[in-house]
Amino acid sequence: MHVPHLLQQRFMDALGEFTDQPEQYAAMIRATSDPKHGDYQANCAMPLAKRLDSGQNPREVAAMLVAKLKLDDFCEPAEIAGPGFINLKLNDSFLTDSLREMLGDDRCGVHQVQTDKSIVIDFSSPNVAKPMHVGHIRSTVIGDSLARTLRFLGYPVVTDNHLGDWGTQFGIIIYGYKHFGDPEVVEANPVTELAKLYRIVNQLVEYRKAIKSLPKLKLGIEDAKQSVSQAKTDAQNAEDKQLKKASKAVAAAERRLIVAQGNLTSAEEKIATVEQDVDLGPKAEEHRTIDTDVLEETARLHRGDEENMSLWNRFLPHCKDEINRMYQRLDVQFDHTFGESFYHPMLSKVTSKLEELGLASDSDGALCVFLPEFDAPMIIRKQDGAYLYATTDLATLEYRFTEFNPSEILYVVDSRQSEHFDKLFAVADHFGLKDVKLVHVNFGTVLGEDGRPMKTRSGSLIGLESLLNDAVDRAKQLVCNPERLATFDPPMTADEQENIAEAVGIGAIKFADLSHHRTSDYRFNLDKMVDLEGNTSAYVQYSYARMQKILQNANVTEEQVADMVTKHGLEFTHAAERNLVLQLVKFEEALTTVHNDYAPNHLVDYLLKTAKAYSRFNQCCHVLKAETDAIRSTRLAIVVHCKQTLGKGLNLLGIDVVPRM
RNA sequence: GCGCUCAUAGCUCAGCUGGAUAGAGCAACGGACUUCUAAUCCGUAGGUCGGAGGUUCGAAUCCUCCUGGGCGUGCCA
Repeated sequence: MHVPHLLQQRFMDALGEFTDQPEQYAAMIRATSDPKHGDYQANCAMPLAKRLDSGQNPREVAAMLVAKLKLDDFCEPAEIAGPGFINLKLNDSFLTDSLREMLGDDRCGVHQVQTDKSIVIDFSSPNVAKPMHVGHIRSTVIGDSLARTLRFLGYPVVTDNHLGDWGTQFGIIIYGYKHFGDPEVVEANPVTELAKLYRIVNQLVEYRKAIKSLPKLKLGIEDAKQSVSQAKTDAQNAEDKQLKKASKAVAAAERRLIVAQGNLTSAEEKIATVEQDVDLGPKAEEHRTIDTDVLEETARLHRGDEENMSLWNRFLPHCKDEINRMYQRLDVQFDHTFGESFYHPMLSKVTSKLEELGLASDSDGALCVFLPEFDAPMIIRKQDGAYLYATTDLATLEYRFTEFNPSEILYVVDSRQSEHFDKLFAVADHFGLKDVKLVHVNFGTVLGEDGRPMKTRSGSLIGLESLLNDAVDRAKQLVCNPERLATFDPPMTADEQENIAEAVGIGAIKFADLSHHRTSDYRFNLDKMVDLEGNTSAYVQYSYARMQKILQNANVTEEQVADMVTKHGLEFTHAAERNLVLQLVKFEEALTTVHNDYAPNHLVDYLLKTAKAYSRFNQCCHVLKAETDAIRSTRLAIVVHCKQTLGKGLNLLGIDVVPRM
């Protein structure tokens, strides 16, 4: 059920006489912003009047158009308002018919797209062997939601977790295993032990990097200090007009100084932490070239070194186990988890093909693709012969193109990589990979409450698992407090409580993330997310539970409700009923908008609006005490279908519902 | 330096290919519980949409410039 499409078809028929581009004008149909203007509005009369150049004003054009329109089978007579808006209101009978049709439909009235072409979605893509952190939330949650939504719309969706399983982090683990590892301990408890080795070596590498960066950081501070004093001198000499500008420059310079000092402090802290540690201190002393040695272990792996390959083969499954635990908890699945290593054998073919095509050329010993629209080239082979992620991405792209017959390939990746994708897509174009829509579904950064990228006090990224635990704990505190629990009959078991806390806690994090437009940065505030009031998942989940309870109290099955509707009919007796049904009819619109913008926040918005419309309905339209059978069955039908829609909508966001809370 | 991106209510954020009086939540204030769970609902107050021009019948939305953030910028991913 997509009312704008329905209206557009009718407008197309009527517009034929006025223009040879009826699609363009028919597309100008919107839901109204204010119910007093009806349900939908067509805004095409104004631009059309201008285009016709016949001297008629927009209202006259609107009137002529309305005269041609055939809408009386599902709309009230159209009204012309303001400068030439055509306001449309759906018949009540159309809405009740729609409700009847959608009742008990597990597609909630949403059309199924018919296509053989797939949509490939590349998302999550963490580096294995590193613990997952807050930065992985967005790609995982947005990608999963898009996959669920597009699949529900009917597209064959192929999800691929492009794991970082071939990079430096394996050099780190291999180095750690060789120098600090105890084979027996690792064998007994691989997941935690490998994570421990990663942490130790990574800390030592960071330590070396910090030491090396000190001179530069100190220099940076001197520079910053100089700019501050320069700016201050300028400010003193400035005329009145320039004074404001000059004092701003002082403030800016001072901010830069603070940042530079912060960088130095954190480097010094890193160094001090290692040196003061009884275990790490001596290790740091012993492994003075660890930063380059780690890279050498990685290079050895890439060259096919037997020992490193066998270690890699041994470690990889354990690393995957670790991240799979997280996916299980988040309820995220992938069709494929090829990972970078899968493409390793194809890389030399990619580079030679690019050379043959004359796209790649040597520059300072590196193989580069120069693109006219970019300053910097895309480097596909380093001086030392190693390949880069650009090379892997090209191989991946070619593989997906030939293997999956895609109409679209979506990359759910951080905005910071947009230049990389711009280049990648440009090269793909030259490479002959046309007829596929390549989209960088970029997203912003998760910020802490201070507006800075979210970090722990020590400067490291916050672990994903602890974040989830915190959210679930908080959800449990709020949802399962003794005062509330006392009101439930039968009482909640410990299992049920755990279940609810998990659904509400994890749901809160996903919902909060998805509620922001993906391209914006947002501030992570656990208290607000898990709060039971406001625009939260709990609000929607709670609405669902309330509906469930009504059906339980009514003691009817959904099939019985359908029978009641057949027997007693449907009739609206309250504005809240009509509003809610109208809102429910718009489900497909919300989903297609998600597809058009690759932005799940439209679905979130839809669910909040729907839950709100339900709360209003719930306030003034008592179901069980309804005066007549017709009213009662209408309201029961609304409850059944609203429950179905909210449940489905949350499911498409990857969020669970619970029968009561 | 160059490139990308952002700036909307006290706070956190929406605002769909330009459309009617710019919305929601939180916070503030005032109401509504003999309840199908008040984890709710209704109302009030709160905005020169960073600034200045331009295009248009019409601009938060498109273009230019300015201011101020964030990010990226040849061998990491």
